[in-house]
Amino acid sequence: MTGIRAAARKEISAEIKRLARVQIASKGAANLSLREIAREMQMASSAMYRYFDSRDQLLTELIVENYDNIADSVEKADAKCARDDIRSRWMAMAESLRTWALRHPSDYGLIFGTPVPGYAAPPDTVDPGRRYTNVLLRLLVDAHVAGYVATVDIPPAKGFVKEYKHVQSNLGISLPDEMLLAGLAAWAAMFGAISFELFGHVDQVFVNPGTHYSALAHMLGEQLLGISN
Amino acid sequence: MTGIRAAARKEISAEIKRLARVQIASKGAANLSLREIAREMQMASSAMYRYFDSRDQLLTELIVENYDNIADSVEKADAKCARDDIRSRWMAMAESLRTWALRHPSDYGLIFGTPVPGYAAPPDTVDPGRRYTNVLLRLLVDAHVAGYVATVDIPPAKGFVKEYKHVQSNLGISLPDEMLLAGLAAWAAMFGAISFELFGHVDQVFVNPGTHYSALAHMLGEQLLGISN
DNA sequence: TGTACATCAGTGAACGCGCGTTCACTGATGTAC
DNA sequence: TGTACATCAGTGAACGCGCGTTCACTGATGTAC
Repeated sequence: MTGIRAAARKEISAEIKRLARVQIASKGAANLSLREIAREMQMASSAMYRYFDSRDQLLTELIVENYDNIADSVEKADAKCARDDIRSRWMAMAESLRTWALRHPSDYGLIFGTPVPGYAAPPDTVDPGRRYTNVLLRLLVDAHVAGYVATVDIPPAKGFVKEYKHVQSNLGISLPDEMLLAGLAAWAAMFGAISFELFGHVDQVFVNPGTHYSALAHMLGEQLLGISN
Repeated sequence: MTGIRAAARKEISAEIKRLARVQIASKGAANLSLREIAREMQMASSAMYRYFDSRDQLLTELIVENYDNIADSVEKADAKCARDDIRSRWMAMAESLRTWALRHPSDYGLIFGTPVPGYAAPPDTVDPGRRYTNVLLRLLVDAHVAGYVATVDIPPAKGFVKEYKHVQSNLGISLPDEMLLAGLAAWAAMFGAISFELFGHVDQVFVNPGTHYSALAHMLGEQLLGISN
């Protein structure tokens, strides 16, 4: 039976991470302290090194988990809708983003706020960091295939077409420039709105930020799916 | 002559702030250290307290300066355009935001990133924090007065009209809901795009983020100023 | 099933650092008469 | 213009903390025969 140790290991790792999240929420990722976690767990500080190679590795694992959690949340919201009901899928995705962020504000901050100083995100964080964007990309592709055309203006700028060819190949998709621009704009608007709200920049502006956010999401959806053939 | 001391005071204060910015850029605001600044200036750490009451007060002054700087930059860009050339003003403002952010990435991070843990922004930071938004608000009002109508969809939601009445009174302006929604959406999209770029979330997406950003700004402007009477 | 050995969790001391802030003090600059 | 006094910049020691990481070690769990 290898179970007892393995189970204990999992439990203790989880508890370390839990306490780390509490600490990050109250004092910020930059002040995450292994010694303080150890103190709270009534263990020697050196014991932490049986579970994580270093403070940075703990941070990395938390970041990866956060990316996974937000992706799970967005995917679940999307999956609840009929595949061909693009508008509902859009709204579900938009709302799930904000809901997740409000429920886990410091987790959101850890991945979308100022990068932790001196911490270089290792390559392990890149793939999980893509998962949540794939939900949007799939939605855009489905919308395009279903005949929707985004109602936005393509700029007359020189480099634009070329740049957007790069973007498509980088993202591994093929879409009309209008749809791509509208999608990226909507993406930026939602995260911008959520960051403003979470980081306290609109406290004196909105009474119910959620009402504004829903209106924003609705508007972005209409713009994305404006014309359907 | 009271000049010598006063001049020295100004110079030394400025040098402290300069070194503080360098430190924040390399190690993050959370790790800003008065002792390290003192070391670099070859002074006793206690001497810092002749210039700033505390570490937090230094941070506050930096934040206020950043808000002032970004406001100066945006106001200057706006002022270069003919008052009635709303489209140019919009583009100038949009570009100046990103330009400032790219030139002062850590200054941007200090005000728009994750709030510094344990640091409660004092009321002094509220007014300077409003100045840069006023440039946008003035632009929206001018556009409305000039007869522009934003081409966005107002949502059918219940609370929306009421919420937007609050927003107008909070911001001290009077605008059609379409214009307000389009303006807030554009604002969120620009800061979202800039944060994504600065915080490293689109490194694998764009080749020239500036090309995308300009296209985005153009599109947002068209949406904001879509119909003119 | 029982024993010998290897693996692993956890300890506690140590290394070599760091920090913000206070306080009594010195000596130079500035001010009032 | 010269002197007496007040203001202020800067010092250095101290208080009371904090940190990540390493290392040799103990004792329990797990594994192979």
